[in-house]
Amino acid sequence: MLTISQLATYAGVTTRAVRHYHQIGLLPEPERDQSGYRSYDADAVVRLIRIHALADAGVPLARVQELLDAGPEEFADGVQEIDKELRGEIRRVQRTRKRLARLAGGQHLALPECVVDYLDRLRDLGVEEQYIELERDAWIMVAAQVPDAIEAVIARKHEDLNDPDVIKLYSLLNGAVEMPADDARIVEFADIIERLAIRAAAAGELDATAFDDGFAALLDATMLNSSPGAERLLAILEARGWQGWTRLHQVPRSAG
Amino acid sequence: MLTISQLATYAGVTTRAVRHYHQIGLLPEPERDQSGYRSYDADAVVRLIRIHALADAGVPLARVQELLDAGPEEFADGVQEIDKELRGEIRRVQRTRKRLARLAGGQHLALPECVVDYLDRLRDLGVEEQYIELERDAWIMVAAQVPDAIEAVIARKHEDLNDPDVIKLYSLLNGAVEMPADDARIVEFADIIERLAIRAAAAGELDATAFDDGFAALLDATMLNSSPGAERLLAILEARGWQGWTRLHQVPRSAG
DNA sequence: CTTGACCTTGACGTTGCGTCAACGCTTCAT
DNA sequence: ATGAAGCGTTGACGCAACGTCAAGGTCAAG
Repeated sequence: MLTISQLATYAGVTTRAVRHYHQIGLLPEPERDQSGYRSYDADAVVRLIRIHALADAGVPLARVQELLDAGPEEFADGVQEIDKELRGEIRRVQRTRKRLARLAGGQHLALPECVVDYLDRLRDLGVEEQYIELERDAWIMVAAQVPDAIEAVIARKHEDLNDPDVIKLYSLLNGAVEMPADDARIVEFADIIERLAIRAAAAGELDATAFDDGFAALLDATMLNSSPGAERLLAILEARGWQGWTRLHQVPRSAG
Repeated sequence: MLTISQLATYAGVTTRAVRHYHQIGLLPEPERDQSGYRSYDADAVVRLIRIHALADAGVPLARVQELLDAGPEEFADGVQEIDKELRGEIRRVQRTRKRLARLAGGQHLALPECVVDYLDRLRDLGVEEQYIELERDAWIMVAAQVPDAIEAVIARKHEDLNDPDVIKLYSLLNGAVEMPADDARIVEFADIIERLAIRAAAAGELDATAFDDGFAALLDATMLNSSPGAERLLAILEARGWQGWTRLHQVPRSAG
């Protein structure tokens, strides 16, 4: 007859695990010897090894209970199901690994590849790092918000970069983050942005991305906080009949 | 400014998770508005999305803390390490899947393939199911005890089955489990076993498998409990100068 | 003014044990 | 015989990462 620690080592588990299995009724309590010690036989070893095999596979103990006490068919079914879950688990971990791989190089945490590429293109255009970090943070939020649409959105952005006005805008951007509200260049920004917006409106490209209102407001607020000059820029645009930022649009001019 | 549930939905987590991250200091507590509500900005969204990305990869929150607050190199190193762990995890799950696959068909839980094959061979020899179950349970214990040696042990067993005496022994085995202690066939068993043991001793094959003493005793006890006739069989062998079962060996005959 | 949907803190539940604590039994060397 | 290991016993708290009430305060709408 075996003591609890002998039983445990033969089955490759700890004594604490054995007592836990007793507590939850997974392994029946054995007889005690005259001094109150639990006394096990080979059957207990076999059952414990079986429990360990299933638990080791990640099967919840409650389910181990069911499986071991069930008939062969239910057992086979249950094992099938567990196998399906394990396949899903592997796929999940592999997806995670891909995300981690993209992120291992730099600080591109939580950013899809296409966004990283886009930011690299901005960098190549000579845009300063400070501004790129702002864009990056915004894209992190956008990617989290509409993960399925992010590729399309970025593709549009790449197209936008074919426009000379856009290129010019970005080329003027150096120093923009620290730009004070009275900097003369802000009017220049407003001019370019207005031209772009008018062309976009003409092409009917205004509501391509369907963010919910709150999220658009969040992006707007982020832009506002990003630079001392931002508020001024928006004010200028508003004076010219524009509203918003993430969804920049013309306000119907009311009489008065 | 965002409420906690807006923050949470933008980052794809629950409000409970956000508060938990506050508790453990992973996400700084934001300002409160006049009514005591937490009020978040876009930075919180970005940090929370990052936290979620890592936590979702299975990174412990304590480690998420370190990573996010560390420099780019430590960050990259940490991510590398996590990736290594994930690779290990995938391998582990795949091994588990194989074990489960073997086990899905029947009740071969916790048995290596070779043992299953060996038991099938016994079945083919006409050995009754009742005895095979006894063997199976014993092999479960042996496989758990010496997982690396099990293949070799089974190989030896397969060789043993080339011996006509062994074949004969197994062919006589039907009904053996229920055999009463006074059954005449038990003497026959003892005869065959003794012949086999003598030949094995002559070939110097006695201590091929190195079980520890307690484990051998466990197997002996299991055999003893398996059948009413078992005790008689061992008694006969003992009377002829043999001892043990799992490690059957001759006792040096002392004078007297 | 009520209703419902938010927010707050506090605290217990979950899973599978690890890890003391405080005590009894056995055994071995002294 | 005695004391110190080294087993065993029960009981209870700890961990990770939140889920899920509970008991209230707040806010927007009808």
